[in-house]
Amino acid sequence: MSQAAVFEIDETRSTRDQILDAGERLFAERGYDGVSMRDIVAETALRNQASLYHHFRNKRALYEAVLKRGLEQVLDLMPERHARTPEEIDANVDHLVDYLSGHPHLALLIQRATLDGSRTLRKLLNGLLRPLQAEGRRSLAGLEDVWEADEVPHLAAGLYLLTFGYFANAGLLENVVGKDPLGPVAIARQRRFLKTAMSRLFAMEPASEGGPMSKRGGA
Amino acid sequence: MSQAAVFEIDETRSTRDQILDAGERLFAERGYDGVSMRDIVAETALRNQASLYHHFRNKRALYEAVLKRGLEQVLDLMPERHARTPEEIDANVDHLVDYLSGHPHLALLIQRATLDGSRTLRKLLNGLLRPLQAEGRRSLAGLEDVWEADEVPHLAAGLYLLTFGYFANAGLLENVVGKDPLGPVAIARQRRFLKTAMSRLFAMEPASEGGPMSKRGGA
Amino acid sequence: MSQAAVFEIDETRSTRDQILDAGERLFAERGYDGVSMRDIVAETALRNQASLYHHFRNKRALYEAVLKRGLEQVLDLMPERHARTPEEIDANVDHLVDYLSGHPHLALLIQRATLDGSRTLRKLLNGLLRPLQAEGRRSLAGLEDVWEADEVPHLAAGLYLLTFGYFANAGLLENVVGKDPLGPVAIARQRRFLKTAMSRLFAMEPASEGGPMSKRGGA
Amino acid sequence: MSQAAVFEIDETRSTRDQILDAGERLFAERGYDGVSMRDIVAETALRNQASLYHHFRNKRALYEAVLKRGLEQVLDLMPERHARTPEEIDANVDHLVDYLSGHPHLALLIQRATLDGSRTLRKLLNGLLRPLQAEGRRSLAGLEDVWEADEVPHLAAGLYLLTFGYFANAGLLENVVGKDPLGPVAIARQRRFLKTAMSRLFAMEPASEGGPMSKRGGA
DNA sequence: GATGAATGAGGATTCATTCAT
DNA sequence: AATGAATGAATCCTCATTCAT
Repeated sequence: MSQAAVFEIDETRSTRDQILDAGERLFAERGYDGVSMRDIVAETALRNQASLYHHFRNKRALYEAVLKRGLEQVLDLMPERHARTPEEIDANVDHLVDYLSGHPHLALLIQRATLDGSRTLRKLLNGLLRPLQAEGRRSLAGLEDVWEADEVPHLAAGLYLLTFGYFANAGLLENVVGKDPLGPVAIARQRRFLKTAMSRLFAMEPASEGGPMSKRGGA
Repeated sequence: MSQAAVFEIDETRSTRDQILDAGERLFAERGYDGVSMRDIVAETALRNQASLYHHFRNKRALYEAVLKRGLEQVLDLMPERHARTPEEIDANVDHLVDYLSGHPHLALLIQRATLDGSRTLRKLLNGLLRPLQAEGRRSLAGLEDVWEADEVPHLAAGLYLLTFGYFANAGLLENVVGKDPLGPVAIARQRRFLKTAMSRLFAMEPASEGGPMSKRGGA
Repeated sequence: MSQAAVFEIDETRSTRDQILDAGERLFAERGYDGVSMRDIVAETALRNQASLYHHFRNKRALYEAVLKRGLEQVLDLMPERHARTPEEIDANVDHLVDYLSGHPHLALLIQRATLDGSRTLRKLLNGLLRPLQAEGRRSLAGLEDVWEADEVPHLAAGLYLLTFGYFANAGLLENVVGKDPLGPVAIARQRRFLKTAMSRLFAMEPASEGGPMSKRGGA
Repeated sequence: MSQAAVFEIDETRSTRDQILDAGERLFAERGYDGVSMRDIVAETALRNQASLYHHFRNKRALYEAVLKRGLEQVLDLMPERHARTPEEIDANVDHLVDYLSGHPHLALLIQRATLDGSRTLRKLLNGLLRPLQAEGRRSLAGLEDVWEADEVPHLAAGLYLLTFGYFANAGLLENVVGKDPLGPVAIARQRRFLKTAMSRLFAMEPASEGGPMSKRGGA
């Protein structure tokens, strides 16, 4: 999609990392069942499938290592606390969009794992969510006069979908959003859209940013 | 995931429909590469893989027929014109949520096709989008003082993600949203969330619906 | 090879003949195992494989009917008695070459059956050979001072190979004999070659035919 | 046909050679489409079809390797220069007949490839023929007062048919030539026949060889 | 006669994995 | 740590044939 079909194998990376890199790219593009061990070896300096098994117990273990590495990147991305000002929202959005547009496989990989109901994903997410949830209840507290308490998880899911969904679905969005949804122009638009959308969902005034500000601001 | 593993084969349906039904369920659950022709036959009154090929040229053709049928259901679901009042928004949301929660494979199937960059999906969507876009530009006209013109496609994508994404990702949302994201309680909450979210994104007052109304309505 | 890949189905012929025609062409080109019932139906006005079984018990029976029909044509071709004069040789050669070049499948079909050790071929040939052999021994009698008696069957085989082999191997002979081994020029040359070769093998003076006659006639 | 159905697997040969040997035998006997990968494995020390693919990319590649190896043997067989004396003819005939009767698959394999219009065969033959043709034109020069120049390729084809055809068609010749066309008696007769035939076609006196010499030598 | 549908067996090929070197 | 070879199970699909209409 947004990746050149032919790419260089970076032989300076450790074999293990080469495998993980290849796996990330391929699993993201084609899903677990769409990738064979042979495919992975082919994008590696290795010449034999048997060699893979020196680094990972089996295909599943390799996949989960890929997924784990991907999720850890994403978790590091998460804002530590709920944004309270428009400027904080914008900063969070910028951070996420910057990273995801620079790592186009990531959103895909995770989206696929989600659809597959990956246990790994769930476990990893649980470990991640439990602390977040405690903090989350507090941090989303500022929203109490905007959202009902029981809607907050749905809002959280919605924010995730809005942010990651754009990148995961970039392939299709060509038709909707214009030529290259991962090109700088479309990314800038999406960034703008996200900021406005979030400020609306949080019922804040958006941080001024050049747009026809006067128009903004609700009914 | 959300389907019982054991289910009845409805022998009253035409063979072709039995195949399409089985395909829809399986492709949605496991993706194209995760489903074998054997799997599909097994959920059919047929006793032999060869029989499949009497109805569909090959696996791909079967998949595309499944996808086409699924997409046509979704297209019929689409509101004919842009909602102009909070009541219209709510009606649209109800319509979508009713249908999707009653057809849990649908969102998954389409989401998977999206990730795979399915040509079929793209073609079908193009045929669908072209008329919608003309109408869309007009119908979204009321939004001109809420969103910039070039943001409108991103908004459209966002609305799609919010609506379909919930169902497509239901498997994962267990962790976030509570025990059964497709149970009536969670669905009702999601419905409420969507209505509020949309009215906010469209910068309208939400239709009154029993919620703590006074709280709602901007910073 | 020398047949257009696309050809018309002659719907005026009886269904049975259509099948035999298609079978002859296909079995000649690809051999028994290389042709499927489906292939045959496709070159017929029929639309269903099941229909074939109304005309022939099974694939083998169809093949043998094709082979039988082909062999009967060939048998009719055989000179009734051994040529005794150069003119008779030439007439026999002309007759054979005329027919075979007009029916390019025939030699191929029979050659294939030979290689397969077809029982049918053998049976048919036996029925054919027994009378011929009696007559043959007499008719070849004139050769007694040219060939040993026990060599005569080898000579007969050789004559068959020279005559039919050219047509059966036409595909390859392109490389040896020039552009189109079944075109009029090459056929004329082959005709000339055969006449000379036979007269030499029978140790006769060739019938004069324009060639640099004076040269001819042995060491 | 001419091979015992049960035979020993020579486990001392390399796996690759075992496969090639089995392929040669089977492809010669039944043709490309008549042989399955399973059949080939069965005549090998291998226990699994998958193992074949470690040695050959696919069935076609295996077949072509078999054919190539076979053709190379045949090419090595070809006399280096045109025979100029009866003794040379006889030596060439003996050489060919010795080899072909010792390798009964070879003629069959090549004959089948010819009928199939095998590209591989054509390519290999081209590479082989080009040098031969240059040399050929010179070496056949002695024939100039026996054959017209444009007949020489047809003569060459004819000699090939006479020589190889006997072995390729051995199965059928039972009916014509006597019980076992590959047995020593019939082979000796064919050898004698070929020598005489060739000397006649080349318009030479045959080398004396015990036959009723006085009889020989033209009308 | 002709056809659509069904079927068991078998076609080539690929899968993830293991083992000896 | 890496590789070539091997393997059982599974992949998609085609085969010839049959049966009810």
